[in-house]
Order: sequence, then C-alpha cells, then structure tokens
Amino acid sequence: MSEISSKYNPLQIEDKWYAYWMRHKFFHSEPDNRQPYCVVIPPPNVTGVLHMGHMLNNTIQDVLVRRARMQGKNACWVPGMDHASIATEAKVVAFLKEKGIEKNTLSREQFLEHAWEWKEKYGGIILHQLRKLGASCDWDRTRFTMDEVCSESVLEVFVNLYERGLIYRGVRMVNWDPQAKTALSDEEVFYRETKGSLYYLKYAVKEEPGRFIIVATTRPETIMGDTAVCINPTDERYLDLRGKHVVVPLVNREVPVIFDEYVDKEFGTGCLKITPAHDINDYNIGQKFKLDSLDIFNDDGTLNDLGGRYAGMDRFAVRRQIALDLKQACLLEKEEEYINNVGYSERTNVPIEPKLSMQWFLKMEELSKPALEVVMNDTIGFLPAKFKNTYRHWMENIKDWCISRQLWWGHRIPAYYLPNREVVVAKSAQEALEKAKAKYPEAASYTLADLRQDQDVLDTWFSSWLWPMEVFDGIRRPDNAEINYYYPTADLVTAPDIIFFWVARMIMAGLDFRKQIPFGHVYFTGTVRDKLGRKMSKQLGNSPDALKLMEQYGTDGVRVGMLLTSPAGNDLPFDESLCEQGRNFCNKIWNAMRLIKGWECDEQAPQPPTSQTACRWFEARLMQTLAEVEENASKYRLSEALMQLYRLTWDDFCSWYLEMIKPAYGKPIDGKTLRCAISFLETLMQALHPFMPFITEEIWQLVAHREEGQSVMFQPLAISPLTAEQRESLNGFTAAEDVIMGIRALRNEKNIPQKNPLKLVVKDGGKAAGEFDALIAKLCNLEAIEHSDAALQNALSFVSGGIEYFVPMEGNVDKDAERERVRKELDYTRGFLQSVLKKLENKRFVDSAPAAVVEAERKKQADAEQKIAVLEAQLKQLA
RNA sequence: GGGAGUUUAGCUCAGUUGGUUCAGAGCGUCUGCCUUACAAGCAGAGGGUCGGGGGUUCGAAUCCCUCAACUCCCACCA
Repeated sequence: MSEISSKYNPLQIEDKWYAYWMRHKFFHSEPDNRQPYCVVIPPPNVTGVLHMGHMLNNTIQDVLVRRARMQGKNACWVPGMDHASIATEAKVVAFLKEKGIEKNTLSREQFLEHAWEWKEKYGGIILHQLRKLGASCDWDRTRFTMDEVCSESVLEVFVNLYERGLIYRGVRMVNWDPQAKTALSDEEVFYRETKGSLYYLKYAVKEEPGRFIIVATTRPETIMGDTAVCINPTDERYLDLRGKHVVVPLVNREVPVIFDEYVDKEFGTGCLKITPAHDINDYNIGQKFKLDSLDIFNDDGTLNDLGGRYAGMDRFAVRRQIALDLKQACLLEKEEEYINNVGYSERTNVPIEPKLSMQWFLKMEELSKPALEVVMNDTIGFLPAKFKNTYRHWMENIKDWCISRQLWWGHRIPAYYLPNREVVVAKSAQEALEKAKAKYPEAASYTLADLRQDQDVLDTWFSSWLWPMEVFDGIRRPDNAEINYYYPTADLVTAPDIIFFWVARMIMAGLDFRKQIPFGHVYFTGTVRDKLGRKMSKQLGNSPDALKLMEQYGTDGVRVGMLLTSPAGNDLPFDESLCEQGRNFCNKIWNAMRLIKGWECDEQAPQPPTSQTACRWFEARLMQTLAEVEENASKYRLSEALMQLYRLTWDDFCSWYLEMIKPAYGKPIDGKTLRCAISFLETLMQALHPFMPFITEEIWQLVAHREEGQSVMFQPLAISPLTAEQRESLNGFTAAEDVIMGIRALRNEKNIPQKNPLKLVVKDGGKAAGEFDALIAKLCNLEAIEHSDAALQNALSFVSGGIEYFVPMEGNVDKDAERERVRKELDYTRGFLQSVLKKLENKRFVDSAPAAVVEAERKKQADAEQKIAVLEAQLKQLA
C-alpha cells in the first residue's frame, strides 16, 4: 500500500487517460445501426479562451454524452468554432494596431489576409483547453463556421431566402462611429450615464406672432434636421396648436406641429422636436407622418451643408456654439443640468451617432410560427420549462432580422450591384452575371468587372443558425447518410441569454430547410457568478482562471464542484470551496481504492456472516440508489443525480460498507468479500464516470486486470429491480443503523472511547438475534449482545424501533440524569401523540382524507403509544 | 416603460398531484477524536413560525389574493 500516495494526484493521470482515449478513437463516431445520440457544441468564438461559463456548459454536455455512450448509444459530440465576426474583427484590429497598422490603411483583401493568419495562429485555443476538461468530442469532426461547407451553405441559404422573397433591403437606423467612420452593431455600443444639459428652446408659432412654444432637448445641434414638433394629443396645454406650424430657431424653417401618443407629457415641456435622420424614435414618427428626413452630418461627425453657417464644425462644437447663439437671440429659455444614457463606441469610446442606412433584412413572421409551435407543444423540450414563456413572448412579437453588418470578417453578402442600378443575388459573381443577363436585356454586354458586390458581411448568427445542419453538410447535401443518421440531434446545452439570437433561429432554420426540429431538448445553463452574485467578467476580474483551477483541484474535482450546485436554469454562484469539495471527494474515492487494494486476500478463509450481511445489504442499497440516479439523470436533474452518487459513495460505501467488511488489523480478507467489494467499487466508478471521467477510469483500470483498449466508459450499468429479500435487507439495516447511532451517541455523551468494548442487552422478550446483530457488535465494538425479557439495573438505555436497549455500566449510573432524559423524551412523545389524536378525532379528517393517509396516522398513533409504554416502564425502573 | 422569474437553515439549493417518508440535502458552524484507507479524515450536535399579511380547505412550503424585496430579459429615457 505504501507505494500508493494517500493523496489523489490528478495531474499525470488525466493526461494519461485522455491520450489513451484519443489513441483508441473512443470519441469518434460513424453512423451505424445503433441508436444515435448527438450533441452539437455551441461553437465558442474562435478568439475565445476557456472561462467558467464554458466549463459549466461543456461539463454538462460531456456528462450527457458520456452517459449516452455508456448506455450503448452511438454518441457523437460535434465540436467547432464560430468565426464571431465582430469579436474577431475587433481582436484583429487591435492586434494590427499594436503592430502599428491601422485598419483603414488596408484594403479589404489585405485585412482578411491578416485576419486568417491571425485565426490560424491564435484561434481555436479553446478547443485544446476543452480537452483538458475531458470533453469527449469527436475531434475529427471539428467544424468552423467559415470553412468551405459552412460558407457555401450560408450562401445557398441566403440565395434561397432571397428568391422566396423573405430577404429584402430596407432603411434602418445604425450606430455610427464618427471617429472610426464605421457603423457598429448594437453589441458594440455600450451605454453610460453622461452629464449633459437639457436646453429649452423657443420655437415661434407661425400662425400666432409673438407666441412661442418651448421644446426641451439635449441635442440642440440637431435642430437643422428638425422636420416637426410633436405633442401628445391629450395634452390640454397645446390642443389649440392642431394644424399650426412653428419656426425652428436660428434656422427659420417652418415645420408642422403634429400629435402623437409617443410624447411623454411629463417630460420637459411636453413638446418634442422631431429629427427623423438622427434618432430612432423620431425616425419612426417621421415614417408615420411621412416627414422629410434631413441628414445634417458628414461621416466624421461634422455638420454638412444643411448646417448652414455651422457647416464643417464638429457636432460638439456646434452644440456649444448654438447654445450661445440661441442665448444671444433670446431663443434659449433656460439650460439645466441633465444626466442621460448616451451610447458610446466600444472601439473608439466616442458617442455614437444614430444614422440611417440601407440594410438587409430577413422576414421572420412566416418562419417563426411553426418554430413557436414546436416549443409550446413540447416537441422540443425546454429545461427548465419556464423559458417557454420567454420564448413565446419573443416569438409573438418578433421583428424582422437585420442580417447585414458593416464589417469585413464574415460571410460577405452575395448581392451584386449592376450598372443599371439593379441588384442580383447569387452564390457567385459568375452566377450573378448569368442571372443578370437572363433578366435584363441591357446586361448583355456586362462583364464580371461591371459587378460590384455588396460591402457588408452577414450577422454571425446567420451562419450559426444552420449549425446543427452544417456540421453534417446537411444544407449542401441534404440527403447524405450522416445528416440522415444524426439529425435531429438529441440535446442542446446553452445559456438562456442566446435563446433568441441562436436557439430560436436554429429551430426556424431546421423547420424551414429540413422540415425537422434541430434537437429534442434544450438544456439552459445558468450564469456563473461570483460569491457576491456578480456576473463573471473581464472588467471586474472576478473570474478564476479555469486552467489553474483544474491544475489546483483536478479536473474531476472542478467538474464535481460545478455540477453539485447547478440545476438547469439556475445561476451558479461559484466559490472555490466547491472545487475543494470536489477534490475531497476524489480523495475519498482514491482512499477507498487504497484500502481495498491494500488488503491481503486469503482464498481459503470463509466469508464471515457479517460480511455476507454487509454485501447483501450494500448490493440492495446500490440498486436502490442507482435506480434513483437514473430517474434523476433521465430528467436532466444532474446535480441531484451526482449528489446521490456522492452520498452513496461516501456514506453508504465508505462509511458503512467498508467499515462492515474491514478485516481485523493485519488480518487478510476472504476472497468472496474482496471480490464483492471490488465489484461494487467498479460499479460506483461506472456510475460516476460521466461526471468524473479521469479518476473513475484510473481506478477502474487499477482494481482489476484490463486489456489494452478497454475502458470504463463502455461499461453499461446493470440495474435490477429490488427483490423482496433486498427490501428486507434495507429495512434491517435501517433498524440496525438506528441502534448503532444510539450506542455511538451514548459513547459520545459518556466519553467512552471506541476501543473500550461494551455489552448490549436487548429487551425484546428473548427473541432470536437478527442478521444485523453481529454487524452492530462489530461496528460498535460490543463484546456481546444479549437478549432478555427484563429491564436492566445500573445501565444506560435508549429506545429504538419500540425496543429498549441497555448498556450495562461499571459503577453507578447517574439515575437522576437518566430519569431526566427519559422524562424529556416521554413529554415529547406524548405531545406528538396528542397532535396525531387531534387529527384522528376530527371526523371530517377521517371522512374526507384518503384511506392511506388515515391509516398512516393510525400507525403513528400505535407507534407513539408503544413508545410511551416503554418509556413509562423505564421511568418506573429508575424511580 | 413591457415581460418573466425568485424569496425554504449562516451559504447554495431540493421539496413532483395539497396528506405516509414534510420541514430535507450538501457545505459551513459547534463538540469530541492524530482510531490501523483518507485530518482533503472519523463520530456526533445544534440550526428554519418555508419573505409579510389575508383567504380556500378537515389539512397549505405547495392553491388563490395582496404587499414587500431581489434578479434577469427586452425596449428606451427627447
């Protein structure tokens, strides 16, 4: 035994077994005639590094996949990466900047060259980190959302949807970064409370000379773009202005007064200036009232010609200047400090400017209907189900999806503009040219050089929404053997914050292109938070280093730590002490193995009856618990399943069973018991393997001779229903356990060390000993158990299962203390009996409650009465 | 502003159709143990009027109403 360390040392063991699994291609899957079990990974960003969210998410996937694999299913977990256009482009831009290269000095082609180079060199680190986590992915199938299959699939889908009239171009307000001179996606804008001023401007009423209305605005520099002033139709202060006009100050342009509910009567003066080109709400109102849209800014944030004498000045300079000019012209009523939420560019940290631009959209209404239905009717099961509400709310209010992004890294939109100002959508320039020629007579002379491809790329999600199909090349070759076998996939594990971005859209794509749901269940993980309940983020620096954690506590320890406290949909308040608990569990298992391996075996020795009882009992316990574990796991209650195995291993196996069969110090163990113990340990390793893949493989391999190529991961659990004998054994143990705890409590209370043997007298009328008696004697160090029909003097006593037990004491027992103890218990039991009787005396209870419930109350009554009789007798003895 | 959710022991959470097993688990705390696999351990103990109030019921952590606190998502603050 001495050669095995008393501490489990995960480091070498983990690498060793991962290499072994890879060498034997245990994770590789090919279609065959077994039932498939397929999971596609939520593809991490190609730029990503492993963080706690990935740890949780991928651990759960690995548990599900390993369980299925062990059950004999053809398990296939497909890994991959997302090109993540925004995040990656930002990274590459920053990387180039460090090398002194500005993005806007590069051509698109040059930039993409750098980007691919960067991707090859630094991308995909996370996939290697997932191996450290033990992820049993089929690495041969690794996909990238910008590889050939995905790129072609995306183009095909785009063309298809365009031809069906579902994709169209439209105007939309985008976030413009005047410094970077680029549009930003919503994700690249962060909002910050910013101190500013609220300016109260005087607009003259044209029809009533001398009358002014006051408009409050934070952006006086946009008055050049005003095309109306809007008032709430229920605002009595201004009802008489209906049909009238006001004059924009300084600009001296007449604009109509319009009325719309949108305006908040309480805010400012209740008058809102409308600048459709520079505010999304104003734009919507402008659409509604068919107002002109005056774009007053240049791309760099200076004013254009519409700015009149302010043309060429920067927007903020104009704001200051206009305030002064208005004041001078007596058109500024007042100016007050005001704090509002301003959007800033993540890239340049300057306030973004809303700007109208032409974008591509996908119509969602038609696609969303069937996708809503399959979730509401549980064809796709959401775990937990509460996310069905969230999903429904979104799907019922779905808006068209803006799919274009003003970036370079991504799938370029396959739209080609022709000299005749028409647009053609096709998978390639060549096809576009042919389409153009077929459609427009004047295109006969066009060449490829006349085609101008759209500059924008597609939203990242426009490729990931095809992910479950793309990974099997199911878009380009919809009838191939793999997609037919693996699709629909079984389970998807993801975070709830991308339920709309990703989950909903995969369902729509699956139903639309394959007429089949993409997955059977969606397991939503929670958010990993720190002890203070904050989200883990780079800014806060409150995220532990995932790799360091695994090094420190062992991968299995970290996996257990995370899983123990993360039921589906619940946040995971992460605390390193959880990993410590996981590590301690590994150590416990390790030492159980050390104990068993350390026993010398004597094949000639007969099996002691105590061991026979113990083995019979533990087998029953094992079957009972494994059935419950299966029940929980099949309902995706993984935390609960793991906790049950934790207690089965720690309490039942280590604390009870091993103590029961442990031979006397230095003595060998009999062969039968040893084989039993090893077989139980093997079963435990199988059951724990999906949760703790490394230590279970190590121990499974250590406790018996294995051939090269064998693995615990393919050993299905054999769970049989409990027999009558097994139930009896479980009951016997429960009774024995109570007696043992009684004796231990006694020892504890009276400070009698375990090594001092005691005698136990059972007042059961001289009945024969039960099969657990010998075990009680062994575990409590009793020199004898005697059965008697009389109470004992000079002894400590306790009651268990309605029977009195005595432990004779040398010297005198403190009768007063004993009496006090018995009286207390008697009082409690009488009170309990009272409450039971109260129920039973209630006629309405007896009449209306189910028979079983009433019966149970009657049994409680009988038990309590019996116990009271015993206690009363004891009290008499002590008197 | 719109929607959803949560509230049970010091912490993190179970608790399925209202009723046996209903007030539970793990961790932490406290007490006693360096006992021969493990001190990353062993044996015990304490701890909660199930967020407040009201109602339905023979019976409520569970169903209804109401109040309060917290969290998340979406939209947005002229």
